[in-house]
Amino acid sequence: MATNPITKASVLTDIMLAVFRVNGRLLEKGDLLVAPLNLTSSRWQVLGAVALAGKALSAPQVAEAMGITRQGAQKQLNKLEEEGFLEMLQNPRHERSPLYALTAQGDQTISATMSLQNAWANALAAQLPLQDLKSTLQTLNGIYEQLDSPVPTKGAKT
Amino acid sequence: MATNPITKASVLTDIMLAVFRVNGRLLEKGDLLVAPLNLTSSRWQVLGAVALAGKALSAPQVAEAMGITRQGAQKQLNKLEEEGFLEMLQNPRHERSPLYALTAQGDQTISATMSLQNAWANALAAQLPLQDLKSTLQTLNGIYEQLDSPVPTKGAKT
DNA sequence: CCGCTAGTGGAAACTGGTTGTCAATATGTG
DNA sequence: CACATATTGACAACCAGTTTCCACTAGCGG
Repeated sequence: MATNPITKASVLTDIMLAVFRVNGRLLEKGDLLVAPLNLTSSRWQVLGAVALAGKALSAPQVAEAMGITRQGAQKQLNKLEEEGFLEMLQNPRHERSPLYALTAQGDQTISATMSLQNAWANALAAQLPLQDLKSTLQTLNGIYEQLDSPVPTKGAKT
Repeated sequence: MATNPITKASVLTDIMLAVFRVNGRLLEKGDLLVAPLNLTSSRWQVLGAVALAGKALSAPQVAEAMGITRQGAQKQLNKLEEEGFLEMLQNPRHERSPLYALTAQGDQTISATMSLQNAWANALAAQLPLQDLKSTLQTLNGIYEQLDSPVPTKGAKT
């Protein structure tokens, strides 16, 4: 540590750890944010996926949109339906596979989350320069892409 | 949306989503990385905490170091001990609370993870400019701090 | 029309984390 | 020393997600 060469790898490793911490904190704060609406972060995310689609979705479509498994999405959908945020519509394409649509309560709730989220993001972003945020977003996306395709030059050489 | 004002809040929201995605991918790839060593990402993290400390730790100390709850850490410690990566030492300070130390196998395994992690980070970071990585780390840490203290105008003491 | 395959939901077991409770051990204060 | 309080481990229930298996449905090719 005395001679401290700050390598790209070491900074990236620190970024990884920072991502873990920020991720955890984000979920934690997100839970608090929507708790008054009787939601959790994950239920919020499912509801948001349906709202964003602007139409009724089947369970596999929600899973696809969220990047989780079909069964994981199904669990949340079942609960959300039970609690009145979503309603099941007959699916003309598949009789055993209903479509999930926002109820009036669901619609109202998702609107509320949006204004909460907006206020939250504004408060958080206030202290941070726009340019930093932009470049961070870009770098994170770059990292994500690298993670997606980690073997560009398998046996190939320079 | 026609006139597209890129606000700080909107960029920050995108960063949040990026953090979620990167976090997921990181865990996924991390699992793959250490699977040959009979570890998972979380077990790796626990083992790493003990290794980093350089001495035997109690369960609450591990939890503290990892930022998870005492019980969560305990679960992993029990498994790690069962599988021979850690051994329990008598704690002179507390007779019911053992200290966990790396076994030879544990030490060997954590060394292996380090070289794997290093190679991985090097490969990932190769495509990314050092300056971008540095500023991203700094911004993420800034966001983390903002998340930690969302009410800066509160206690101006200490 | 029949049968095969792909898509779909449900249930169960598992991972990794949380909270809560309880009992036992440490610690500090009178 | 004695007692109140804080740590700690064990256990159980729960949340959020995964994988796996089973059964039913849709759709396509013979």
